[in-house]
Amino acid sequence: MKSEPEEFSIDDLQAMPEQTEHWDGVRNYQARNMMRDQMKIGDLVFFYHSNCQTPGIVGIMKVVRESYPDFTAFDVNDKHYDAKSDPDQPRWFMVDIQFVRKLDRTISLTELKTCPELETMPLVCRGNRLSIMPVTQQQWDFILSLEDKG
DNA sequence: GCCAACGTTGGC
DNA sequence: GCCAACGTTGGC
Repeated sequence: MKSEPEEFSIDDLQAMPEQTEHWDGVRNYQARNMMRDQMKIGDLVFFYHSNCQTPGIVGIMKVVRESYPDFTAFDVNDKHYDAKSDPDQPRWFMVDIQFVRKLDRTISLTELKTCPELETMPLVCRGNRLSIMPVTQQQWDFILSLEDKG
């Protein structure tokens, strides 16, 4: 899952009560579907910092609540307000995630792009803008194996 | 700040 | 349903 650290970083997550926060503001159907249909309690997730000095994977978190309506879409004063999302027929959903740990180092996008093992990951594919994407078990294990290198 | 890539909107 | 215009994302 991607977030701009200036908006919400891994440190912000760690500082939350219970180290838990809802992942609001997703306004992309593919990403929504991922949260709504795939993400289950206990699933582990990489936290990716985007649009910053060193974009890359910075930590691990886990799903602690499965999808429910993203209430920020109903709030006209919220940055992520969407008039087309009705409380009776919500268009957008979110999950709650909890901090697990920070990686010992940031595994940068630049580094990820050099790994043949990861070339099928949406993240490193040209022009990808998905803010939430699946990671296979193999990719997960490989990425974690990078943590102790470099 | 630039701009390529992509999603969404809306006229037809 | 097509597609041009427009807005957003996000790496660089």
